[in-house]
Amino acid sequence: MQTSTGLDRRIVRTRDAIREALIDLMEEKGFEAISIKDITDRANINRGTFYLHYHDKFDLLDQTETEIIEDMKQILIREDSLGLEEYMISDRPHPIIIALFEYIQARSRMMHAILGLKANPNFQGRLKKAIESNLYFIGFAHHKSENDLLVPGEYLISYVAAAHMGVVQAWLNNGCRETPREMAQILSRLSFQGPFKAIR
Amino acid sequence: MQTSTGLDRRIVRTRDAIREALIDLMEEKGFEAISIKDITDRANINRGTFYLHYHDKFDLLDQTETEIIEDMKQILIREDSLGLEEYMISDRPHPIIIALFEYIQARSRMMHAILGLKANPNFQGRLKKAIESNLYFIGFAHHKSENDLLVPGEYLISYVAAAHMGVVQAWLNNGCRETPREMAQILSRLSFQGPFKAIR
DNA sequence: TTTATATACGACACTGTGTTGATTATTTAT
DNA sequence: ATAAATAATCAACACAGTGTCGTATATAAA
Repeated sequence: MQTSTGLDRRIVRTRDAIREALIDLMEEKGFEAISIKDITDRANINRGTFYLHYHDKFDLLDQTETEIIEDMKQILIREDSLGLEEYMISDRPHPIIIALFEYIQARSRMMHAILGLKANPNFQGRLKKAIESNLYFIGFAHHKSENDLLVPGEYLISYVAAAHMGVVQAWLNNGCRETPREMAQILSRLSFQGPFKAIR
Repeated sequence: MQTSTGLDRRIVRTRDAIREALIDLMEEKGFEAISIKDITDRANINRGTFYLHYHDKFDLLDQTETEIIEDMKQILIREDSLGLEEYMISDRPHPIIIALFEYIQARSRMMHAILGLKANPNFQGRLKKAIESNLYFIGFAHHKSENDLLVPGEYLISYVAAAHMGVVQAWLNNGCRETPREMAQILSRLSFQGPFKAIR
């Protein structure tokens, strides 16, 4: 029956190999150009074996993405957040943002493949949604009525969510040269003080 | 006799039909799921005819994207721009931004298809690059040395470019309810005053 | 009209897909 | 160590989509 770890080791090995192959190939030729045979050749498994684990390549990508999103949600919960005003006044970056950058750095190859120009835009949309709902959660434009806002809350949220994702993408493209703390610092300053204020 | 366009009318009709079909299908099932037969069925042309105009569906998308990018560059040139400081002080949106929103609205179906979640991420990257190089051009983080900046100029640019694209996407998802001027106003406030300042 | 050429049509070889049944290899549990 | 369970392999299948022909037809431009 099942072992204490839950999964047959053959399954773990195969899925790991498939995932690694997917990352490689996404960086090389982009998701759309990948065939199942590409994946199974690279992973050194039989083509039919792929279908024992995933319905098609979209299913594979989807499961991979879901795991990442879930990981990130865990980070948001673990670091018991908030204290937004403190961090707004001080020039210190928020620990949650640091933790997220650390997570991204630890899986930078995967994140670059999945967020980059050759990726499937699906994940970008899912991640942006996750960021947006978190911004709502911490009350970013929530407890204020629309009248108190200089712009519609909806666009405020979209602006910040997209901006943060853009900075993450730029960081990944640069090979993650800055530390997670430095990146969190950069994001904090840009959002708290405003991009144009960041010039002088 | 009317050769002002230089193109046989059959060619124009066919390419228009192909392009319309592409937009329809991208909204329906996403670029990746589209087959040539899907396009030619929808466009009511023979499948072979497609290959008289485009090498494959990527070529079709690429040409379409290029035209849009070129159009936008023309707008950036036409409106002889700048006067950045004026608009920074006053609460008036910049005419270039208004013109760009007007262009997007006039082709909202196409833009939504090409910028949306089911699109190919390629265009998003190209447009972001165009925005970035324009930000460099207007001296957004250019004539200042890195020491004068609160954050690396590179990330400042990425932040603003991605943020603006995110707002455009949100606007398209909402069906372009706000006017181009209103949207330009929103973007100006968010970038000049900073997203967090936009709360109170 | 005449001429040029864009499009339609059917056929071709080719690649990739998703599935199946039988066989082999490996892991887990006893 | 051994038996039972099951994951992986392999070959084969029908099917869909691709890109490219040659030839015939339709339509635009002169």
